[in-house]
Amino acid sequence: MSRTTLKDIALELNISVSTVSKALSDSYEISEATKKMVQEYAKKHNFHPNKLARSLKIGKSNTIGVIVSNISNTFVSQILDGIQIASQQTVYDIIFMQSREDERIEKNCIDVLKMRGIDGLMIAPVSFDSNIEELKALIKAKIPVIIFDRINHALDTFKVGVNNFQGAYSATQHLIQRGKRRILHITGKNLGVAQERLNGFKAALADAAIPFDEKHYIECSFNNTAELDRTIKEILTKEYIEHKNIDAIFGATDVITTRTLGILAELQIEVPAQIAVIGFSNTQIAASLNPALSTVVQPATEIGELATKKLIETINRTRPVHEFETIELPTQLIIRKSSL
Amino acid sequence: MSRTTLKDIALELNISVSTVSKALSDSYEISEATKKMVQEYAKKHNFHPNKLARSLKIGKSNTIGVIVSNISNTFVSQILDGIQIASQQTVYDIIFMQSREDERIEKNCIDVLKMRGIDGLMIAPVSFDSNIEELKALIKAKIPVIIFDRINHALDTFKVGVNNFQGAYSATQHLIQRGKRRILHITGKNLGVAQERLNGFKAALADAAIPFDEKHYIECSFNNTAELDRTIKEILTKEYIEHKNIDAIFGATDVITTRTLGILAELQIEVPAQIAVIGFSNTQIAASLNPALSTVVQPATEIGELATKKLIETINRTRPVHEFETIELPTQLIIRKSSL
DNA sequence: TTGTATGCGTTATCAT
DNA sequence: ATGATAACGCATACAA
Repeated sequence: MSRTTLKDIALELNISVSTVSKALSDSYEISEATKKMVQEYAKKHNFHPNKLARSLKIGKSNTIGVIVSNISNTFVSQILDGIQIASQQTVYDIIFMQSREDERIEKNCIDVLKMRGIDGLMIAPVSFDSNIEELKALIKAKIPVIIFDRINHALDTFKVGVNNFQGAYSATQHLIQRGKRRILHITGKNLGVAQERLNGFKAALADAAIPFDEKHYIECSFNNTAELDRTIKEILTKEYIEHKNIDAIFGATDVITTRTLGILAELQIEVPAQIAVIGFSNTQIAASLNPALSTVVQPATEIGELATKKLIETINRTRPVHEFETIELPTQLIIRKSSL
Repeated sequence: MSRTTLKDIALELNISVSTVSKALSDSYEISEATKKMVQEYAKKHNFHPNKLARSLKIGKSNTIGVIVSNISNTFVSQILDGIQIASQQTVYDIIFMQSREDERIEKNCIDVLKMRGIDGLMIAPVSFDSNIEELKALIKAKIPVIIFDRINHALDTFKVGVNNFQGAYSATQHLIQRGKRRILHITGKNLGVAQERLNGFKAALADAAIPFDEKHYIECSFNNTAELDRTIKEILTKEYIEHKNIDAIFGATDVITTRTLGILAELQIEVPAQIAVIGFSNTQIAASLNPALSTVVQPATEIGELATKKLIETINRTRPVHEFETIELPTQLIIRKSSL
């Protein structure tokens, strides 16, 4: 047995398809008696309108596309949570796709979503200008696009993310206040947010009259765990074990910071006694680490919710928008044992 | 400007819609010259067929629905990764939804997916009989359903998960081999896989002639972190600090085990010197914990890939299947410092 | 080799 | 208050 359609109901009740359709949408044209009959029959037979046909007809899919780099990242999945929470209050439902940090896959995601007739797109782009032409084309085709998280993207549109400068600044400032002056900043290669975090790091040093030392800044490829581990071990061995030239570490991402903690434990370097650690991180495990990890927490759920609201607002606007806003939410500094 | 359609192309090139359609699908009926012309035009104008219209016409959406409890769980997101990897080799694309451990939301997910005309469904059900009638109805409507992870569900269909008994058995056995005899098993309330893990735990004890002690078994509500923390603290205080009646802990889930480690650190109980710890866990952070956490790892990606392959196989089968298989993949025991 | 006509399930316009 | 008809974009049986 296949799925129930309007036609099935019409045939069964000896009325026309259009009457059924109108009855189900509670039209004023239909008598109460007919409405009741149809609605009851539909409920009883577990009728659900075919969204494909409906969308095709009305030229609107009530669907929002979301493209993220990778779901299996705590921060990302928290954002998705926020997106779902926000969309649940609306008629829209969500299709997610993963770009896996690859521009070509990202392009494919955009194409698939276009074919599905999404009414709007939310994207955390792979790089600062990835697929910019495709995104422009979408906007031109009246499909609004919102950028979230990676808000350094070149497209001129609504953007929602965090204030990376401020987050990095306050983390660094905290370490300085704890008396640290030889702070190592470990960040990711090709990480969109890296520049702003580095700027915040440098600004905090400058404000404390601590000169910035090239030796205290290192970029790692953070997709490749083995390489990441090797790079971190190398610099710790050289700069700490040989030269005692590090008294604190500020990690730029979740992965970097937690790996750093693991490696410090392996090298039997005591945290925070020998080296204090703080990182950008959204993992709920931070509090379970030993020592509990101090972190800069990003309001991930809020980013998702806000971006969704903005997008739906834009979709529902009758006239196109030409002035866009970039919202940078504040981060929160949570001090735990690793930096005390 | 709206999206390009077959009609637009036909009008522009002064040929019929069906010629365009056939040319784009590389039909043998169409001359090479026309094909070339049409395909080039389509590429140049960035034409993408409307998936809604196409699905409506051919009665097949090339879409698979996936329902999980919650994406922001490492294990779940790894499964989703596997699903995506497997689907990328095929024409199918994926729509995920979250049930958030709520049967009513789960029902809604099923409805939405039905409306979208999915060709098949993969689900990790909320409980052992949740929405079983809806799932049966789907199968009756020739939409195959595959259960993954929570394979204790009552529906008679293909199931892919892990061998929880064996995983728990080998974790417990390992602790016993390390000389532990007062092993506390902490598990989750309403956790589908809990029973099998408890059975494995008991069997390993029995095989070592260690009597099972009710005091060494505790269920926690693992959605509520505060309550979880309190429960764990309570039992540790009573059974360990007061009675020294624990020398190892076997945690049944990711959250439980990592929280337990955090609490042990807080209570200044040394791991593994005073209490050894091992857990079911898929977090990549396990190795970064201090001490590095021994874990039973579930082949999450493989579960996703296998379930997807099985589903697509079932979709493509011409005749309905009536004999179903439950695949229980083996888990892997990774010993790290926390249990040595 | 190309074109015409029809229908997928819906909604909407226009009769009746 | 109800029904007949057209159209959304596509694929396909059939006609030319």
